[in-house]
Amino acid sequence: MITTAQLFKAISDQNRIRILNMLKERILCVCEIRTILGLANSTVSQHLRILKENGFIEESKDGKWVNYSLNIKSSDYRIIELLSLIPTFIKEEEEKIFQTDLRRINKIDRNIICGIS
Amino acid sequence: MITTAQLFKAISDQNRIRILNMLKERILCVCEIRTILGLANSTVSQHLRILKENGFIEESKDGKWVNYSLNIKSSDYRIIELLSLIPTFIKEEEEKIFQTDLRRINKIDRNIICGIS
DNA sequence: ATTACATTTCGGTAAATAACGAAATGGAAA
DNA sequence: TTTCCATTTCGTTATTTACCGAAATGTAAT
Repeated sequence: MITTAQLFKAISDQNRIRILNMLKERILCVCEIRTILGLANSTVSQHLRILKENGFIEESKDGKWVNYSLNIKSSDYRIIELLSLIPTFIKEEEEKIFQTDLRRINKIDRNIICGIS
Repeated sequence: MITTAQLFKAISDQNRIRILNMLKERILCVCEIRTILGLANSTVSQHLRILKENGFIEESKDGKWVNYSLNIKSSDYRIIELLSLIPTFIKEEEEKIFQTDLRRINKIDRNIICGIS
């Protein structure tokens, strides 16, 4: 059983919160997230592993792509609660970065972006 | 403004979750918490500083004692939400440690305990 | 089969965290 | 004012974290 403290630790990083915020908009692959966050592929992969291991997201492979999505069907009440809470918490923040992320997400195409930048 | 990630970081430690759980029962001083957690005074003081700086708890001095309590009057919606959520999350956990903490809290007297163990 | 490419794993590094004991602080009592 | 004592601050250490680039993995297309 994942402890409550551990659950909070999994979402105690700004980049992981941004990832969850973006995944609320739509399913994303590693390279799309990498493009928005400006991090190395390997770093994004690590963040996704942490979110997955703690039950916040799911992965589904589609050929060479790995698609990540929010685990909105989780049987863990705490996950459901936190996933629904985070968007309202973000709104409470003054930061514009989360809205910028969403705008950028809807403008990128993984087929163009990946492997280039 | 404290970011959402930062807020989660403040409660991403098992000992700080235990402190919040105990403070739900009643106001406590450093030495009482130290006794239950089995940590050094200075370590407990640090944990309390983090919880205070992030808005989860308040302190009020009473002579040589410093009393800590939950900041249930916070104007930050996120604090209110998290403080009410944590007890339900803990219940979801299998861990008995939180209930044991509460039982022990109600058996200790700061006047007897402090300075001895 | 070979190449191409998205992703993960590995090895390493710099910074952050949690812990301690010792020294400093500040209020209460002697 | 001197002493006592709860707490905080300081200095240090071991561990964890976030990050990167390079190498390994696995799938698709040539």
